[in-house]
Amino acid sequence: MGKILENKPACLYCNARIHSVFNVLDNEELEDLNKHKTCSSYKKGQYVFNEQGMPSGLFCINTGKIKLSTTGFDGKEQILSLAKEGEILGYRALISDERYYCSAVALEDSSICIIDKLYFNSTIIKNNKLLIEIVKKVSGDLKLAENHLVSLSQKNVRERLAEALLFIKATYGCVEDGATLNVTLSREEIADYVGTSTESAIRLLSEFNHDKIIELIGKKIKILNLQLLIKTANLND
Amino acid sequence: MGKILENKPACLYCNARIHSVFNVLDNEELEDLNKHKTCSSYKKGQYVFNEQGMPSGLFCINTGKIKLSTTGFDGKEQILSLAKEGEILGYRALISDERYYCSAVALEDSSICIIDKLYFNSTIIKNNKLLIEIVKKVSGDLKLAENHLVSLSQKNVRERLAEALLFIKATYGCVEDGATLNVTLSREEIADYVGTSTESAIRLLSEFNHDKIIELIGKKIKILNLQLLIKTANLND
DNA sequence: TTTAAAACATGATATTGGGCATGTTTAATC
DNA sequence: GATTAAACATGCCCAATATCATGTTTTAAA
Repeated sequence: MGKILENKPACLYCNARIHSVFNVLDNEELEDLNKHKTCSSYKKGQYVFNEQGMPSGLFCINTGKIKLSTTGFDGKEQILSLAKEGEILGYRALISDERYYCSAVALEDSSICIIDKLYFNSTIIKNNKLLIEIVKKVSGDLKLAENHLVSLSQKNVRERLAEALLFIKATYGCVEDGATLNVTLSREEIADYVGTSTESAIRLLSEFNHDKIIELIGKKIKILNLQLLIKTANLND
Repeated sequence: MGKILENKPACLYCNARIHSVFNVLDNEELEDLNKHKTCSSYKKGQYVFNEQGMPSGLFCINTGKIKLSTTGFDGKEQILSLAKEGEILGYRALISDERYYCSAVALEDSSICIIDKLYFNSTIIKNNKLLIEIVKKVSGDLKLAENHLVSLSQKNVRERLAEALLFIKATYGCVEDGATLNVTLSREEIADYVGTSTESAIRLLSEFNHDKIIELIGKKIKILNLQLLIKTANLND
């Protein structure tokens, strides 16, 4: 469990809201939403929820970065998706009243709002505009999953790794230099997204480094040649 | 385009409805839905819609079987999902007003209802109960896609092929003998779901045949030893 | 019925990438 | 600061599987 914050951020003034499903709510609805939530902080590495658990509420990332993963076969982890500020988590399990479909772990210290389950089931679910946004959100997630699936099925590890770096850049962006990825992931985590062994991920990152496609600065990854990275990823659309 | 049927089946008396999202509608709503649809027949191999196209309506399978696939890299096909009677198709593109996310092709002669786009956007989308069913439907599809993704990422071809046969059985069931899969897929189509080469799919199906796990009767596949097939698939949940 | 074209089958070969081993660097803990 | 553990790095080997080649069977078309 995260540590509950005394001064929770107000939905009405939340910066993350603009890119979230809650952007369709009016001020009155936002005030109401605000009344039915708490906000907790999570340390890097901490679980927000676990795929064994039943949903207790709707999570919405206020600040921070979360990885969504599932435990596959022989306990091997598969990273399914990366989430950022404004994104809602755990809504599928909540709506279907099932166990979480995956686990959510903080990639850095994060603060996350938890919207009351009863409020969700009695009010949010009745709001048509919001529900349409949720359908769009799931649809988008499904499209991403399908793209990921096709890559895993048809591309080699080198292409998938390049694609993963582009995905990370697209999700979390870069720091001020406009080239260094704005997140710290271990080689193992990258491998768990790419669907390869940690050794292969390390090996290929080294190769990209030698080929001047990227520069490895400790755990930070700087994209030196974006065009070449895109070419290496062999994207077709 | 499919051939429009003169006597379209009535939603109110549709057998497929029980397992569809439309089961939450009352009789009046069903009558209304019925007024805003047409029904067309599609021959085996015919496209229902193509991933290049913009959505013209909401498809709902009345009878028949449909494969949902996407063209990956170097034109290689990836089968994403298999759909049966009662399932709706093309709803994501419709809601997000984007091109279809995948292509739909008839696996056998099928009849499919097409619900008017305007009616969908003006009426269906306003029906909260129905919208919740749609969220559940997308969530379920996403869960299936994620499971498929993890298998592609972590399992070997033999395990994935066994899993594919179990998936086909779970989707379309068996004929009267309770063992022969109730659909005809080419080896290439199976390979395109499993994410392997056609040769490997053929080879492994032959192996399963020799090992008495299945029996190959022309294009029909009969499951002889379900327990062994489940074991071969190496399922963990 | 003949012919052509798919689909299926199987062997031989090449390649990718996983797994192991071993060493080095970085980070965490006392 | 010393000690330990985790993460990173790289070489070697081998199994899994893709690709190529060739032949057979089935299906579709003329």
